[in-house]
Amino acid sequence: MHVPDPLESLNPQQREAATHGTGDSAGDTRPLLVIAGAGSGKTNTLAHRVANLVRHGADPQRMMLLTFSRRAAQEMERRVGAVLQKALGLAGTQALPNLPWSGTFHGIGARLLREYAARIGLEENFTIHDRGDAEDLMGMVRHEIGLSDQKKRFPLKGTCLGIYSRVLNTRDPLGLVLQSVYPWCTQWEDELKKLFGAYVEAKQQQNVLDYDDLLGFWADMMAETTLAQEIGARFDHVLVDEYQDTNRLQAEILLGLKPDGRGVTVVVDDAQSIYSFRGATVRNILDFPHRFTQPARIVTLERNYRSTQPILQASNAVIAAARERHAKDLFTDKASSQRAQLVLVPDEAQQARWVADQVLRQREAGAPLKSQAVLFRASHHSAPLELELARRNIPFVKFGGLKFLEASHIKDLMAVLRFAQNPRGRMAGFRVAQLVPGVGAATATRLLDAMGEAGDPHAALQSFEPPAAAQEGWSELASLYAKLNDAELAWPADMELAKSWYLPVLERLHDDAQVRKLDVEQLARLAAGYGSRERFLTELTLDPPEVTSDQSGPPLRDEDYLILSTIHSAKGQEWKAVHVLNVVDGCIPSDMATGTTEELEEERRLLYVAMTRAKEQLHLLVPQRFYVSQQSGGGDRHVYAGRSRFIAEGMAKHFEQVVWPEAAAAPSATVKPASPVMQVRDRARAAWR
DNA sequence: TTGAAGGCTGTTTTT
DNA sequence: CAGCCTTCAA
Repeated sequence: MHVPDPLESLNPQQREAATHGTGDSAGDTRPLLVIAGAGSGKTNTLAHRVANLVRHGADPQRMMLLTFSRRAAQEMERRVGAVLQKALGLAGTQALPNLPWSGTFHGIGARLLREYAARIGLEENFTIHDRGDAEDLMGMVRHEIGLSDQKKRFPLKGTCLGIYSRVLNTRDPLGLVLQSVYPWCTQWEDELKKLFGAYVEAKQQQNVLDYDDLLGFWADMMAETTLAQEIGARFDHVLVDEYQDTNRLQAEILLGLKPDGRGVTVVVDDAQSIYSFRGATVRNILDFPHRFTQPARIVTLERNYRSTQPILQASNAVIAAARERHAKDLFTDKASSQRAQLVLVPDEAQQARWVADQVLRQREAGAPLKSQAVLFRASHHSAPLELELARRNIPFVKFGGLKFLEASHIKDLMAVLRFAQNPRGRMAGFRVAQLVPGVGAATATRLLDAMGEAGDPHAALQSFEPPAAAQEGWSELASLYAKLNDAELAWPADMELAKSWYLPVLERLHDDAQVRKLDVEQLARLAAGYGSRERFLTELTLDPPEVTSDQSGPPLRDEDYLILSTIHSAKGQEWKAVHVLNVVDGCIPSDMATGTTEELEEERRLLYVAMTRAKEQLHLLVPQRFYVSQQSGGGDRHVYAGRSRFIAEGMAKHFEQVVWPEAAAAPSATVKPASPVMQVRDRARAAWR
């Protein structure tokens, strides 16, 4: 059978990257650095590289594909699958060779740590704290060592965790981190050191790992030569997408896996580096060419396949003002007469109306809702738009922002299962115990202490004596755990047990139990898709369902819906039409991030990422007034916002200026605005809604 | 000791 | 405006 050569669809540079080390360049074992601009087909090139390696005999079981974010990992897996299918000439029904070692650094780290647990002094049944659990534990330790009642206010638990995490991920000393990122906390250095020591102690006693441990312990493991060699030898190829988002720890892991750089491929776009707040560092890119025992081969992809010429020019203009970057001149031959639009609207409410109008208009013109997206800097920026969309019955799905797993009822149910998995995990136990009526913090602590001291924590739970008032509820909980600990129990029966115990609790605790119940059912359905309780807990913590389900529930698969996304979550995606909300100083750049030049530069790249998501139409919205929240009685105090500083005066030629509504175009003291001051009819209608 | 009620603070992006 | 802490009644 003739199999079409999939490489034919690639341009010369892409083909160079895809075939490095095979065919003509067989024997070239240098690591490969692909510098790729936005929309230059980098994930596609990576996918072709994987397919090409497989065609040349590489074993997919011995390939590691890593990315920073979950969404990028999924996208990569999907694309690799599609290319492989074509490349290997498989029919649609034939199973693809799967890539078991493809995922995020954190996900793969968790797997390796569990596998090697016994050899590095971990217990194999460890559970993983998500951000919320980690913060709560930090808060608890903070309280226990008496830092919560200082005369001067001590940093909040979230801030403490942020500092701790940054120290770990950057490997910078605490003092330096405080000085450069948390200057208002420098006076607490000694206390923080003590706190972090106690926090680490608590994690170990409880047999839990947090996100940072997944990277940190993995990096430690790779620093141990014997283990590093053993693990490195299991993989012939290690490919990393979005390398610009990796931090120091991740670079160490990569170096430990493949010290000579043989089989290493990384793909980067420094102009899209937007995670330095998490410790991502450009040093990784700068150092890469000479980090390994042999220098890297560098391939640059500059041809853009995504956007039209005018959109690309506008984006290039924005990033050209950046302080320092690998100069890349992106070019395209997709001509268009339509420039990017800069849309001036009076305020956020009008912005929402304009976007909704525009979205519907483009749908009429043949662009399905799914091919359009609305992007914004911070999750809450979309609130007025969400209202407007709901009002007009326009279905949408929102990415980023509040997660399914952060809802308290979901946390409760997860805690029930996590406590069964790891009875020494106090955060889970503390939460579960207090769900029993009559049990509060004091009783819960007494329980956990008893379990901690006992040789058999489970027996201690069964024999625990609760206060008289809690007796009845307690025996139900105890019998639940007796069942959950039955070795015969086969997942997902655990979930059914937990759910039937929890539903009455939900009724008692929440007025809106009906809505929350839907989420609980949803979680229970999800459970069936995982092989075991451990896998379910691990993977859900590392890979939470990203979409926030509205009360109406997630839209059906075949239904059309608009995409709402934070810019961070939009990375790697593309849409025909893109609307960027609040392109205003204070939003982009966020007023939280104007402190240092580095922060400001990152905000600029963020806007660049947003703009380069657009294929054909790009609209940047600039609301001029922001109403000050927290005023009573519908006051109208407001502030005027200026267009984002990243769209400088000289860039005007790249944009078509639109002022809406038109009547407001020439605000003048003598001319009364033609737009109505209020809509009495809206009010009249609203009164009955 | 629990659990409800009232006051104060801080407010981004992701694993 | 939500989440956290303190206060207070039962």
